[in-house]
Amino acid sequence: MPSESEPCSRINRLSAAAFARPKTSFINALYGRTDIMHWADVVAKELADKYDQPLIATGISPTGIIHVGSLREAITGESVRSAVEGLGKDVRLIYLIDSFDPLRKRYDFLPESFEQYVGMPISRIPCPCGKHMNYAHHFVQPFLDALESLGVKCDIIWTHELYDQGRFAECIDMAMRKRKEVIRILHEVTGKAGDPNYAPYNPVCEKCGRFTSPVFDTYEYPIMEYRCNCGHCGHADVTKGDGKLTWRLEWPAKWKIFGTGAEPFGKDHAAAGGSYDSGKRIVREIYDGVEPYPIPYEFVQLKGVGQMHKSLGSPVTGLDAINMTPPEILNYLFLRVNPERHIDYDSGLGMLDMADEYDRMERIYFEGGGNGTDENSVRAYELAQHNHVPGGMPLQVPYRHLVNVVQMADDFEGVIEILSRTEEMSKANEEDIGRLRRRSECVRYWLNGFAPDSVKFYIADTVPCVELSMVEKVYFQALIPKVMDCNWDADTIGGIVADTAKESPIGSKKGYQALYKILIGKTSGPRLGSFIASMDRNFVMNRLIQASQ
RNA sequence: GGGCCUGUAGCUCAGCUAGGUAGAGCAUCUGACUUUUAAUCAGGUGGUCAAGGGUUCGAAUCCCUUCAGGCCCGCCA
Repeated sequence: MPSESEPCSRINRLSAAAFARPKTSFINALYGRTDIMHWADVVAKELADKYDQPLIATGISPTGIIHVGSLREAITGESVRSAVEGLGKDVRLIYLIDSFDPLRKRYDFLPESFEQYVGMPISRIPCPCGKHMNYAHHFVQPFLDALESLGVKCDIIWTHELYDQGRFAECIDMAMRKRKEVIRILHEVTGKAGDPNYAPYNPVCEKCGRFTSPVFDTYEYPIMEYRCNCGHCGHADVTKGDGKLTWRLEWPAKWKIFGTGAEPFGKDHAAAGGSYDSGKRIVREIYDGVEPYPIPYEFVQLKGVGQMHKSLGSPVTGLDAINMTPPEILNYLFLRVNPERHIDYDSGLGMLDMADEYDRMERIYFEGGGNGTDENSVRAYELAQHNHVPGGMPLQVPYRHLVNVVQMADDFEGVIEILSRTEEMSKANEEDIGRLRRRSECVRYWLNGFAPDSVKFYIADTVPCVELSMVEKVYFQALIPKVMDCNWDADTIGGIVADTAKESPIGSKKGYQALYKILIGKTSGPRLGSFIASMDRNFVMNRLIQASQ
């Protein structure tokens, strides 16, 4: 067994005494399987065995802009929630918004006037845009929207309200009374010199509104005196929102208050001597509670940033990721690998691979045919639906194909129209259309900012600069009279193009390439019949005439 | 300085708990498909499992060392 100081080892080797993992053979026997379970099921099993009404906690500190990793945390929590739900348990996922955290500094994206708010709780700082209740609300709202679209089913809890309601009062009191012990624990866990003036609780100055330090000796529940740097002396009531616990003390206090059974958190907290280690001792020795099953996860890195953004020097933000990744695929992206594995979020061609893989898992789920190595991924697909797997095989439009179609159409109606030419769209139900619409929006966002040029095309105004052989010109000449007065529809054009190429010396394959060359300057492109049919006949005629000279 | 995670095919990753002939998908190549072309199907190529040592009849898997990448160590996930 690893030692207690390795909370970030593989989750299935976690050493927390209360969570000794059952033998896999036992789990497999239980499920009648011989393979290895998905990690979310492993955690779910632990929780279901230990709690009647398991509670999973997760959260965010919305002091600044959201990043992709925050989504990983939420999705990790939700996947465990739905896995526990699948075991028939009454399970709850709470989402704690750390709205009472102080603003640590004036970030670059904030106007200079926000300098005055540094050190104040973000629930009491005005909204930068004026449309939200406060600073915290402003930054967390897009994220809450994302949770909604990702299908994360959680109860939103604002930390500043918990303080207002006095929910932390008991823990604050215990932390203050056992302050010396707290300092000793922090010293032992972090290995750093104990600070005798360490304050587990910081009151908010009623005059300047900033967090400050308390006067220890005069503390008598529930009143704490403080002397603020601004010169003001006052009293804080720990049963009201007059101050907050420091992070190392606040986290375990939340475990105690909610009886948290499991919680995903970034590996920063999981480091030896980090806040999970100290929290584990504080919740037991100070608050008389129990620590949750830890689900440490690795960070998400960004990769393959599109050229357009790279040249502008702007990175992929969490909102970009939400906007360019269909929600079900983003869920899947985080569930297909173990939490301790870092993920390269690929905003380039990897996006297409991921979408294709998701669709493939969907087919295996409904139609079978997968092999052993797919099993974990199929379960990830299932979990990505949060227990709402479609009743039957949904309509699938290959993602790469959609990338072409979106570029040919002006809007979503156009996408449907183009797809209808080759796909029986009438059998699509409301959910199919909804998903298709969402995917089309994502594709468009992706094309606009992140897609590599190789997948983009546009119809050149004039003949592109390409070498044209005699054979190709002969082919164009043969096409001109046929295209001049034929029916202008995809099938007819497709037939003409194919037949003419076959009859001409150029042959089928080269014929297609020649046409793509003069239309979009590449040797491949969208399915040619419908592609040409979507253009104006005179335009096509002129192009052929010019190119054949 | 201390610690964690990762390293398996060109790419993304399974496989490691319980040692037993190296696996998928994508990409690539080949061949089919007489409405054919970025939407189908079949097959093939491709790995010194980061490197070295140890334990073992047998190691991608367990142990040790090294290298590389990422990250944490009183609040960025």
